[in-house]
Amino acid sequence: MPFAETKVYFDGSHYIAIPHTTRPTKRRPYKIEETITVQEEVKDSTENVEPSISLENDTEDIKEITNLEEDTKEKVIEEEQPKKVRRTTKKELFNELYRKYIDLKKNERKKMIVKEMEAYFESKQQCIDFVNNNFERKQRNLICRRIRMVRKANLVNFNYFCTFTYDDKLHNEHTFKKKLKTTISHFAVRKNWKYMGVWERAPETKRLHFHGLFEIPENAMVGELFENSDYNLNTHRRTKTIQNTFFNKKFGRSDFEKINTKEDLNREISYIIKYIEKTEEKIVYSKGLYQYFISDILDEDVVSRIGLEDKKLLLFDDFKCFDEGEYIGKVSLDTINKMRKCN
DNA sequence: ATCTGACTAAATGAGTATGC
DNA sequence: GCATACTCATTTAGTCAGAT
Repeated sequence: MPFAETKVYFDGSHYIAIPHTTRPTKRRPYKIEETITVQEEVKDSTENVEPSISLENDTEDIKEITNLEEDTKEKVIEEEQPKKVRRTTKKELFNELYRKYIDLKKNERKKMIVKEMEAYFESKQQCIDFVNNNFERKQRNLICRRIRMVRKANLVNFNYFCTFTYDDKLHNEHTFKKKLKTTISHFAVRKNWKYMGVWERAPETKRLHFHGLFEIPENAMVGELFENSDYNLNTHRRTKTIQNTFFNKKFGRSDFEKINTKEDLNREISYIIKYIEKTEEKIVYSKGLYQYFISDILDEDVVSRIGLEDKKLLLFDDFKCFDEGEYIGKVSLDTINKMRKCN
């Protein structure tokens, strides 16, 4: 077999195989982060309540940190002020500030972070370098997440774009999030649903909801879908939506929009990408989403060599899939389902 | 049904190399 | 100087068994 056990992904229009390689260079061990001591303005009881989403406390937090900044200089390294002080690392502090100033333009954001972190460095230049490096790190990480998400999305067959939110009579934000998470992850295991999505807040109401792409296999739907005619307050029009009895009953409100075309899907994918880029929220993935499937590839199925140093193989649209030399079939979603997967 | 804690799969993060 | 892609390390978060 010319190319055994390649990793194959779909870029939206072509299949691309990556023959196995090993890393030529040695890795350096991760460096251990030096801890620093940060002065904390009194108690921060809000922090434990909802750690993942805390956009609305911004103004308060800014105040806290600016207070902190005035008198940090003398206690950069050693602490001993039981309550008001916490130990952290420069990187963690950077991450907090990076999130805090998420709405600023890049340069403004850098400036503010440098301003607030300068005290922990020997010179301003060192701080600037640190901040620049960490911006690069954040950017790289974001790109990684984006690529992974697109590859995963391209290897499944999403058929619904769903939105779930809750009724106050049934849930609070916390129970809603928790329950929905377990519900859909159960469906992933028990009914083979696949999904990827994000937690968001409606801009006006701040109400938490979940937006996601779902692959719901035939006969694996729960409840009943029904058409609902609604008056939309934003557009001042009656809009028809498809809702689901199971989710409505359990959470309050659901919306099942059928994905019919590739364009629909691409629009939704780029929506989610934009959203994670803007907010740094994480993507919620179901189990069973992979970036690659593993197949042996024949010479005759390779169109050309592409990518960095021509390491990747561009494949014909109907190339043949082999698992450990055993022919599985020409590529199709069906065939892919039978192949081994990896990330 | 819900919790707890050990286990582990999968996601994110990091380091490096390269391209445009 | 930013964007991309690859591999591998670390962290996070599902999962499952057992107890209540």
